[in-house]
Amino acid sequence: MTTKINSFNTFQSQLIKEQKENTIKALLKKNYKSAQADVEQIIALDEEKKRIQFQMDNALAEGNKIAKEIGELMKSGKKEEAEIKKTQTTNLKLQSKELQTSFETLENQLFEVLIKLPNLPHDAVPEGLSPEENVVVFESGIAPKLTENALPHWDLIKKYDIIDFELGNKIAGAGFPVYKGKGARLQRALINFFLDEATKAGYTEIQPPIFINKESGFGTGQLPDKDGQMYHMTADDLFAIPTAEVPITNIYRDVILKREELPIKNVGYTPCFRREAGSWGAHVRGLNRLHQFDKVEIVQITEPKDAEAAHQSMVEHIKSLLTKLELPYRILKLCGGDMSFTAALCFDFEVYSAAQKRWLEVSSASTFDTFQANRLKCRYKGEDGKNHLVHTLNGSAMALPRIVAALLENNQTTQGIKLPKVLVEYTGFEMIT
RNA sequence: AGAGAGGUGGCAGAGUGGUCGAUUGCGGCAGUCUUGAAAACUGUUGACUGUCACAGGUCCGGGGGUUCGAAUCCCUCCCUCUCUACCA
Repeated sequence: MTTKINSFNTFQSQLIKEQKENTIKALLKKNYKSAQADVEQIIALDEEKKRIQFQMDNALAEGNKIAKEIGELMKSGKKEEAEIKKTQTTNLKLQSKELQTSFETLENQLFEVLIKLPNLPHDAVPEGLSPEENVVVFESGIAPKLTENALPHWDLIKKYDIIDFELGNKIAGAGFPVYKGKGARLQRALINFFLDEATKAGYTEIQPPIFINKESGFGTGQLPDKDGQMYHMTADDLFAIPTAEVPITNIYRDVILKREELPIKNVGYTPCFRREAGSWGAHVRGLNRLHQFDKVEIVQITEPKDAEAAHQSMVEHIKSLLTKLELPYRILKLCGGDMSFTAALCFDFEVYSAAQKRWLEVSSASTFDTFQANRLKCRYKGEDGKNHLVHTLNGSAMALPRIVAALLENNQTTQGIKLPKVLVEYTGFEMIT
């Protein structure tokens, strides 16, 4: 881990040093309060680290030189001279050991500060601290007019007996629903539909592990930031994934890609697990928030110059899915304060769930610039023959539960729930009755 | 889970205390030859750090130790393979 921390430190501090004022401004935009102080500290620590490193390297170089000389003396049989040389090293060893200790201390201190910094938002990211300040950039579809006795999805699932929360509660706990009959079939249909659409769009299907180790959690930025949000299996020190982004992106941890391999486009279906500690209340009834849910995730890895276009193509892909599902939706550009720790620019997709009369987030498509790549140490060999960090991106395409909620609520009729055409070939039925 | 073997550069595979960051082969890149390709031949080819650039430093699964000096010896953790046991 030493060299890993080291290069992480170097890259980050260099960037911060070169763009000091911009960095502070960007951090503040993301509501990172101690931006000024932290940036100052990083620069100071980095300089001190370099100073110590210079001394340490010199001491080590001297030691290497003497060791080499001793070797030569031994070879030529000059034992006594060699013995004398040996005594010269005692002090040097102490010295370099001390320097190494302070070097490592500095390195760790620097790491501790750097690791707390969120990704820097793009210029295009709106200022703002709360969800109210997100900007609606696109709207599509019209909310259906429901009859007065229209039911929210948590009643519909009982009426048609397709999702059972009590049963899940018995087996696991709250937030672990059991899907039954046509409910289960609908899940499978949606997963297959989403996977097929992504495949058609050029994504390669991946089935990753759904448990990850610490290194992977660090690589995509869930650790140490979101420690408490993941289920942790202490016996084996593994975490249940909160999203397929983690294992699928970590495929490329410690990898140097060839330019021809880019862009990489992967898609994977996995269940996702989130503890959602302390975030329960009336607004998260039914399928609105769960501990376990299904999601199909798309991930791209690109050269920096292609990232923006890739981001746009992901947005278009997600739009097409919602259109095919005939759901009214809108796209929000998240403001600095509402973006995740790791994102540089993020669009949220929300569908309108007509009985709840609420917008529900069903997808978010983010670009991370080099933030994840730096942690992952994922690089590519550029035209200049040098290694550069890649850009990573991902988006949900899509998360199922809220899609299901909206489908159920918006499409309820007196005869039952009528599914959108595109799903019929996957479900084998048109109506949930 | 028990027993054994092993983890070295993109891959294969040497090296068991001293100019080893590492022989060699394959692959990759550049060139010669060729109408072109193949073959053959020649050269080149790890990462991180550091510097204006050199120099220098670190890395042979991770961590620690012995030594003037470790890929090589010791301790420890992790992982892989084979056999046995168990089992979707």
